[in-house]
Amino acid sequence: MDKFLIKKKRNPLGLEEEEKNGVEEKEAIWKEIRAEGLHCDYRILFSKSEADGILLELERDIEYLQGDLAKLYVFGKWHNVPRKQVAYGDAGLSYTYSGATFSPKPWIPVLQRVRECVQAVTGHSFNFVLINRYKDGRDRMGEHRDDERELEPRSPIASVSFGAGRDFVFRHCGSKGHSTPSHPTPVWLHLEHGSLLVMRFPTNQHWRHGLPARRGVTGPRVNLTFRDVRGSHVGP
DNA sequence: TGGGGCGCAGCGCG
DNA sequence: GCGCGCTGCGCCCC
Repeated sequence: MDKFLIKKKRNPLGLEEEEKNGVEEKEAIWKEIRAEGLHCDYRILFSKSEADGILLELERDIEYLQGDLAKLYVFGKWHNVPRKQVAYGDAGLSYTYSGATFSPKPWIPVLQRVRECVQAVTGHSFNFVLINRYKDGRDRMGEHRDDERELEPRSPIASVSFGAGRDFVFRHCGSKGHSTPSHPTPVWLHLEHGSLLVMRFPTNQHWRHGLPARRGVTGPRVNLTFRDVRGSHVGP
């Protein structure tokens, strides 16, 4: 499935005019992001007006976790996460990290629509979406790897962004603490309003990713990361 | 013009 | 997947 995509290079300036609904495979404009063990693809998925509309719906309809459910256990301490989070997905699934377990809320129309677009352009199915809302440039996410034990083996993760553009970094796991010339340098991206980033196997095995603070960013960003979570225990 | 101060950002650590 | 502290750098102002 990793070879599903038809990749075409084009002038990004013509993108909004050429794409009617953002899901035409033949119109796809993918930017390939490659390094040692890093395999990602990036594109604009929604035009500005489409993305504006989706962001409004997300801001209106998404209900984020509050109180203890929004805390995280890291290095022996509980912290409030520096952003808002919630998960939606198929009934019976769950996803855990750093002491926080996400039981998904049922799908709502706006998330179903975005999921269908993502599935159409990637050729992969997703049963779960983790939503992070960064109210401004002070909200952030530290660098981490996603726990692939809870994901379908070798399945990609699709990250869709709405609102303020933010920098995003991949850093090779071996590059912390014991940097040597052989360790790959960090890979920086800018995730734009209406964009899709597909993180493919084996990226998550050797690279951490994070969203650093950016003081100059004043607007909110809502990010949807679609995953295929293992559901072997699902059922009545 | 340049030096110092300040704020932001990168990175290591627990 | 956090927060803190150290450090370096770039920008701004006098």
